[in-house]
Amino acid sequence: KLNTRIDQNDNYQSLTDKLRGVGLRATRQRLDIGSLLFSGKDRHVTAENLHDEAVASGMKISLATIYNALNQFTDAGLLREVLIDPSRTYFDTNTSSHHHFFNIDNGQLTDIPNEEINLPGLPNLPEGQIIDGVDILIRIKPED
Amino acid sequence: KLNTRIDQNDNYQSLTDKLRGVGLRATRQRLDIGSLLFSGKDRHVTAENLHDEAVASGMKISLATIYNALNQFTDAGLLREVLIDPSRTYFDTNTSSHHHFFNIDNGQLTDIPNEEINLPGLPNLPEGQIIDGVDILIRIKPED
DNA sequence: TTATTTGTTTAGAATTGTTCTAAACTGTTG
DNA sequence: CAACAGTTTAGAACAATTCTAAACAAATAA
Repeated sequence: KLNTRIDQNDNYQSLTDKLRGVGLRATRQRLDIGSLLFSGKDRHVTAENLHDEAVASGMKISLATIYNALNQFTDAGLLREVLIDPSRTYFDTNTSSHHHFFNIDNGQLTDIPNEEINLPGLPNLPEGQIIDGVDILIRIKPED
Repeated sequence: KLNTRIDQNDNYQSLTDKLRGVGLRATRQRLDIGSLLFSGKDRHVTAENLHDEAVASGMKISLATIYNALNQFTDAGLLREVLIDPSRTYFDTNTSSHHHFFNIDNGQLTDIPNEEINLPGLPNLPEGQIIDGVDILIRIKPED
């Protein structure tokens, strides 16, 4: 148990830097959440499912804090919001420009590798407006 | 007043057919809502703002009925849901394949004329999956 | 027609996802 | 290590949406 604690502190060093880098204090809760989110593979999470996962890993953290952290991380550019389902907010650890497949059959959300999609020819924008971002969501389902 | 009533009944004839055509009874409430939605120009509405508009036009209809109708119309293919804002559901009277500009500055949602966007080269789909639909949302904002 | 059936509307309660509040707590800085 | 400012939390509050079940209206049968 003591070992785990020490190892975890080690692992948290780079996270601490990451948080400080965006002007957030490296609190235990943010480090815990960060360890779930930023440990290599890209992830798509909701507040609820991240909280369940945290609790399941024995972390002591409230749902309100998860919401706070996800919003702060998003504001800081560490996460990005993805529009899929009007009833839930999804966050994506992959903040680079890319798009998604959403499997309407099982709710699975996956990245479309950037080189797999030819960005569409941009339409003429309304007068005086510029692009803030482009979201492409391809809804897929099982064949037949 | 009587004239208005008669005129309205006239106008509602094609709506009645439209509703019957998709297996829905042509109730007064559905006709009223339909008259706001399907009177020519394409529209983007939320339940709340459509209800306000109905009430402002003197229609007697509950918010629950607006929700029911919007969902039934959507299931029937008379409307289509648009993903813009995780906190609200938008419905679009233009059910043909097309995409949107969303002005993040003022919340304005507008169609991108279909011929204005070159559909992207489709990425390779996951094994055994087919496309259900493609949603492209271009977020725009005022220059500088 | 009228009577019967079945679908619809509604107010209000309930549910769900998310944000707020204010008190306790903890990083950080001097 | 004191003091401040930022953070966490439980629980209340909120907003969008759905549910419930009773009253009602459209379709259908007679």
